[in-house]
Amino acid sequence: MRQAEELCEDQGAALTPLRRDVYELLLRHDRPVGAYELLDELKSLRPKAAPVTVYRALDFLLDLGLVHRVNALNAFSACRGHETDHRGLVLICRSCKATVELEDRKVDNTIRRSAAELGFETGDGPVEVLGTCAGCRG
Amino acid sequence: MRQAEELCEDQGAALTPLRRDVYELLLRHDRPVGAYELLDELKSLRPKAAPVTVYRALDFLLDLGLVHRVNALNAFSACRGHETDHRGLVLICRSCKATVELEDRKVDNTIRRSAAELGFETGDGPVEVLGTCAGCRG
DNA sequence: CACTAAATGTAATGTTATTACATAATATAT
DNA sequence: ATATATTATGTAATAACATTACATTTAGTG
Repeated sequence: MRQAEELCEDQGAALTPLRRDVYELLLRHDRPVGAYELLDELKSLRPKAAPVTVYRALDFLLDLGLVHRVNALNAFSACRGHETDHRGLVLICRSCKATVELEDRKVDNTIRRSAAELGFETGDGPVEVLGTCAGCRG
Repeated sequence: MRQAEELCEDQGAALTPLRRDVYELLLRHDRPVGAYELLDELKSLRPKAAPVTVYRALDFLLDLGLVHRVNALNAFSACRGHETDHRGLVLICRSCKATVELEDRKVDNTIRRSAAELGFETGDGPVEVLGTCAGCRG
């Protein structure tokens, strides 16, 4: 949270109470959370909240890199660990939906180099890899 | 198409006219296509088609690996190139939605090894990487 | 042919995300 | 300090993506 505030300060971005609420809700989970699930939680704080309320707050947080969108799950997770760099992998368990973030220069560079050979410039944000976690394999 | 038929034969899977239609529609595009866009096209061949018609055909084709689901676009693309192995990368242009498939052992192995260190077993299907293609950067 | 399993038809509904426009709050310039 | 512009939020409706449930048809098997 502290870091988020500083980041907003630096960028001249307004971390309003609403946006802060959404971010804090997200921080309470250690897995990606769907927008409508987040909306349900937000409603207990702000009865007026509507889908667009959540999506707008998420867009703001995504732009800052405080939150990742996990395409494979249509869900969102607070970014952990690497506050300055979001270029690792995120491993997603197909079964339990848990995710692990992994910042690994080697993997990342390998991917980016291969992409570059085909003229692609890869953006920010981690690469999503679907798999099965240790727990769910047992 | 030839290859698809053989694959179905081998697996004892029934490539029915409907499934064939869907697959052929997909082959006409060189980019991922949404299910409802596909549905519109399918309707000109089969007026009775409904959303579930398309989704069922896609599920069948996905199981066989003839088609990939591109999570980042909520869309589907016919698999090109590596008919026996689907473990490369798919690069997706955020701007024009074009995709390029890239089978690269090195990248793939690097990703899988890193995942394995965290207890993750990665499944089939390519890893999606979002970026910007050469054309859209110009 | 009778039976079973697989595929498709049909309708409804669930889930995720966006658009459009109104209102309120905040920042900026005068 | 006040008017103006910009940014944020409220409110309603709808669009886009996907699944469930159940009926019917078609294809495979004894």
